[in-house]
Amino acid sequence: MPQLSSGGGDDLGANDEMISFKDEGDQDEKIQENAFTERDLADLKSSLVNESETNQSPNAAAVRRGQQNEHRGYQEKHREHLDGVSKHQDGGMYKTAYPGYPFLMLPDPYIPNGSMSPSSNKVSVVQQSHGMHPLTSLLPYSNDHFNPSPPHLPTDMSQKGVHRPQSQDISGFYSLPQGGVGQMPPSMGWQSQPVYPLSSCGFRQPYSSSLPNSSSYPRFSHSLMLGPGMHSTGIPHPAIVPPSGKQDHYDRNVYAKPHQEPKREKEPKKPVIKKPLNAFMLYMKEMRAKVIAECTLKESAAINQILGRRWHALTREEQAKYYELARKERQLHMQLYPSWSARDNYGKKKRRKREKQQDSTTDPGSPKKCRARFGLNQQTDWCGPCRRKKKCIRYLQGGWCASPTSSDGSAIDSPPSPVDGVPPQHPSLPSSPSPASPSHIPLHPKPSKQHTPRILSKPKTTELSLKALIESSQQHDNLHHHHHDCTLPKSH
DNA sequence: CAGCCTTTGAAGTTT
DNA sequence: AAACTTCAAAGGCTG
Repeated sequence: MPQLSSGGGDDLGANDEMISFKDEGDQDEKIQENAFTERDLADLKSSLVNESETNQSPNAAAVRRGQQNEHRGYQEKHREHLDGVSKHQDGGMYKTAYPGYPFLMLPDPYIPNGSMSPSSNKVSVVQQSHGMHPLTSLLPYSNDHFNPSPPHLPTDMSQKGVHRPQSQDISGFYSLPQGGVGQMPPSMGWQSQPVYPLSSCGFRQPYSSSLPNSSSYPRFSHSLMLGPGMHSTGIPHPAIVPPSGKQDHYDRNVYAKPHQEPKREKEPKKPVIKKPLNAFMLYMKEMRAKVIAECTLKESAAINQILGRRWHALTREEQAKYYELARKERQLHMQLYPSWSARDNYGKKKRRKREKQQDSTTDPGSPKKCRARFGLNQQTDWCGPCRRKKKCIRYLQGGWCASPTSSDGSAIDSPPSPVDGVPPQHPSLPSSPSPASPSHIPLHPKPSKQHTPRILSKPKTTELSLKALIESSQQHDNLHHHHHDCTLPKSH
């Protein structure tokens, strides 16, 4: 794995991540017996990024950026084209259900022996109706779609693309069956046993079972599957979703349900190309159902908290496979939508948070603002007792820089806390040491949205219900003597 | 019914 | 360049 040994020295700021990772108490043993070092994973992380960006011929990124100028127009065109295609190709094939192909085998040229580790490392990415996985979406791709190059792609796509053997067009790279999915062997078919079984993937079943009968899927009729989820090449892709709202809404209401003739016949909506999933998102997708089953939770917010903890509890190899998957996701996404930019989707979700933050006069803001507020020297003074110049840890906790110190070491009084003089606590930094899990306390918890100042005047009902759910989940766990980690960080 | 919650990571924008 | 913001998924919940 060239990335691991690249030694590029590019940490990509993984330090914070690694710190928090390292501080996961239940990781200690794993860390010791792990062949990877933290540095290794950091290198891997950075290399995963680097490869897709630097390894591609010079210009994948540049091309993408270069296209930004004309991007809007292009995208409009592109989407119009999609719409057109959709109209043309709407043979009614896709309308019943999303033509998802849940499993994809990922031979990995970047990993010794073609995999990150034994069988368990061969991750099959599952994508069901509400979000077919981009990689899985490759399954329906016939070679025609990529050879020599998709119509929408620059002819030199392969050159600007990933630095890989040229034979490594996507179909080859992902071991697509010759002749496309139409001739896909049963073993790779819908709901069939994936070639790369996941040792602990508990969600495949639920996801699969939740899918409509395979007979309703135009599994292999890719030429007829053009629609809102279709790429202009005719390649179905989960990243393309109609802009009619959330994807999940769309999936539930359109793809997942057998009857939407009326809706479907309405105005052809311009599909939205969604961001490729990152490693954690892939992990969540895979493990969600398992957590739901184990913890008898349904609320995603609670589940995500658990998953976040479990993510940190993963070994480096385990995480690495998701980073690798995510890297491939990005590569594929980039190949499919060379002109796409994450910016395209900016502003599509409205942010009330932004409004909240704007009127929050107690927000210490950036370390720079924080220092300014305390009259500290921007260059030489530390913001807060954390002694970090980059980011005040107290700010991360959502509070003020209590007792910031100036360069001469003198303490500076902090302004009043936003809420009753009590700065919000970082969930990972309990006010009193928890004897149960002191080692879980990260020295420098990774910045997280929840750490930003929040208006806590009154517990939200959602929080209450969340807590209730979590508690009931924990009770359930205790009751059944499960050893699943369904506990959540004590928050607020 | 849009948006929130909640997580991490990638990639965007702002300072 | 660092800091900050937005969006990916998910589904229950809220206003």
